[in-house]
Amino acid sequence: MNTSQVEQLALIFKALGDPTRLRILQTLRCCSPDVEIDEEGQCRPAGSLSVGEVCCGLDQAMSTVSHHLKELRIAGLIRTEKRGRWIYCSVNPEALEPIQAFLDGDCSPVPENALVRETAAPEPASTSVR
Amino acid sequence: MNTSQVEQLALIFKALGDPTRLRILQTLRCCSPDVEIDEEGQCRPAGSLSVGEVCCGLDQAMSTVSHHLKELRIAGLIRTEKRGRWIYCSVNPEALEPIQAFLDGDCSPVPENALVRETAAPEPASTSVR
DNA sequence: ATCATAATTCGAAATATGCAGAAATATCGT
DNA sequence: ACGATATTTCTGCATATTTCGAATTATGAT
Repeated sequence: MNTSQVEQLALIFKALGDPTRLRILQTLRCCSPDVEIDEEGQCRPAGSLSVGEVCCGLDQAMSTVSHHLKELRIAGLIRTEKRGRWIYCSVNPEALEPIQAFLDGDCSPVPENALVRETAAPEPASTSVR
Repeated sequence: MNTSQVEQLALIFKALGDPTRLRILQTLRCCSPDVEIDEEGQCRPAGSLSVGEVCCGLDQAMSTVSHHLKELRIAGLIRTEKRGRWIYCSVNPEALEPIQAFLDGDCSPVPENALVRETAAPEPASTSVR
């Protein structure tokens, strides 16, 4: 992982590193209707909730929820689509791929300037990855 | 996921949500020798690096690295073991399990007070999870 | 006992974050 | 055009975070 990849991944993790945002995501994943037309004939993207719907599942001001949704959008974790007066949010499943790659142990080129020390401390054994 | 589970997960994500900490983890995962004895006869836990070794792979003050290691330790992402003058750090693979569970879509009981609204906005279709 | 080294803790400065209320913007229905 | 509704943006404030250097603690070597 090069520097910008690390920073990109850190951004995703940071977006997930807040209980409110995590709850928003869970709400979107678990409470979104998977049909496009509800009983009032309203049309919405499949698997999405409006900002207000997300909001009423959480005890927080709408301005706060809106702020967190923006963070999630910037991190690429959700997508939004405006339909008339409502903005519908849905999870972007692709955004979780870098996390999976990280979990699966992406041990490529190694960070900045690896392990090169001039003084002190025992050198790691020569079998180390470098 | 109940409230405390969400908060626990958020803590882990928050710990991962910093480029420096991510680099530390990658250093530990990729640069730790897997043998216990190095060429100088020094003994260390398998798959570990001393704080100084971690530090010299990153352009940051040791006090900073120490601080981040503490955060990672609190989040359960790494373990540390003191041997003489050195403290050896290694990744705790179990800590990543909750993340995997999250990725695999743990859609249990749903957050706080789900989707119960009194006014406004189209109700989600009746097929929704509730 | 003294010294050098490894690491943590402390203190301070700069910056970022979470939150909510008020104002602004956009859209729909009448 | 007007009022109601959905959402964002702005503003202010309290709190948290990142970072470093200096002081401190712990250990091993001489």
